[in-house]
Amino acid sequence: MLTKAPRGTKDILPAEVPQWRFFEEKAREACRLFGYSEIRIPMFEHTELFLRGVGEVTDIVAKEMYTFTDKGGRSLTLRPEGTASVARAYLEHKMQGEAQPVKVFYTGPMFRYDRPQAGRYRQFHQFGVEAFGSQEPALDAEVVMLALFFLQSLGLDKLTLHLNSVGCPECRSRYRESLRAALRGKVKELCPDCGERYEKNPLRILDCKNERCQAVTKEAPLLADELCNGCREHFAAVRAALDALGVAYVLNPRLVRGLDYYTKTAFEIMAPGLGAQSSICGGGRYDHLVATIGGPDIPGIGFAIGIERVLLALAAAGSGGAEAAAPDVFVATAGVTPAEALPYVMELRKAGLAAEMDFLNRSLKAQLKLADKKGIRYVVLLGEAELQAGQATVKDMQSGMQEAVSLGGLCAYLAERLKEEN
RNA sequence: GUGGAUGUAGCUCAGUUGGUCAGAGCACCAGAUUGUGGCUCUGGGGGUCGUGGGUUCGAGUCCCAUCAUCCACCCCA
Repeated sequence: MLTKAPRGTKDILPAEVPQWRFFEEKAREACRLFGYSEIRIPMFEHTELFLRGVGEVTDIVAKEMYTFTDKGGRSLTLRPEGTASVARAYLEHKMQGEAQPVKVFYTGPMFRYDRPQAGRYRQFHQFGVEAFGSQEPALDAEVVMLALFFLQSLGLDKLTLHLNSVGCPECRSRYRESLRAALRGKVKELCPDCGERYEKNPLRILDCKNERCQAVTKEAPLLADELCNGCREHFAAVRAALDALGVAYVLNPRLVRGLDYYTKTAFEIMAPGLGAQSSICGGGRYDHLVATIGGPDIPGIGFAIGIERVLLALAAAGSGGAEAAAPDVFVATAGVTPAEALPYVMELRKAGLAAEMDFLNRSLKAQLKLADKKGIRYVVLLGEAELQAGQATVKDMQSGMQEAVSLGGLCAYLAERLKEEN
């Protein structure tokens, strides 16, 4: 146990960090272009925030939260998602007083007590954006575009965008009843899960994968046909905006998001190669979330992208990804101790060169092997003979050529050679 | 939370119906070249066979439990 990370968690090892940095750089760049600023929110919040914000009947809240009591007796919860926290921060810092919309993004770990599976972890990471203070359909389109623009900038194509409108509280509750009415006599034909959903959240019956359930709901009314005028117009405007941008999407009237706060626009982006976890991005509008947690009725829209899943999708797409840059120089020694070599290594570093050396008293041969394995282009050989002559031998590992350089001019010489390289 | 598969060196895997079964390749270290890498050859270190019980004269090899991973469901990123 001591030597194993807890279930559903994992180390991100040095070899994979370049890919994470690649992801984060592209995310920052996309957000800069779209005008979203970074916000850093706490890793845990008052449990109440998620109960109210995400919704008590959602699976996330009902069975997946990491909740604990701190020494002051407070009930706290490791954040299972970011939107509720950002809404809280918006309220707490009175951002309704700033120029609207307020557009922010975040990245970081989220925690859900799920059963782990490929592309699903108990501690996973999300990159998300939120925009508060506007109901403008063009903003919905911008948010969708940001997600697509970013994912494409990573090199992902073959993405599928699913789009739907889940309406507002008024038309949704009206629809909920007409759906219940339509299914009234058929509840027994549904799977056990859907039997429960019939009572608690009948909309979810629509995207049940069970074939029998799908057959039963085939003739059921669709929310898209029962939206109120406001929601219908909004949805039409969002689609028109996306059409004008030339974005391809699938209208999926059965797309129902699992969090209570969603209203109107709901969307999801899928990528191939991830098995059952094909959803890499989920988002939508949440026009009453801020009001739900006790603030003014301020609309918002956002999305969250699962970093692990995107990285898996990139690997599946054969997009090799980034590699760590090799150091510039390896200082090898012969008849000189590591302690004696270190000052010379430091000189190189002070001159801005990434310099490595051996700390295991390896033979010269082994040191060259090491330098080769690390992909280092230049080796500086410090031997007794060189030091006596006030020189070092510089070897170019690519050509095999070597040259004597005076110790005083070493940094300048190497800097020059490295500059030629690129 | 439900169902199924898997778990042998750092990695990928062999290991017959339980009796030299603790192995191979790659990786790592060293030598062949008393101060020089990438190829080749030789040698070496490393595993309580996930863990804990049980059956047996004897168990990676059978049984049970447990943990973990993977797949599907649930749900979601």
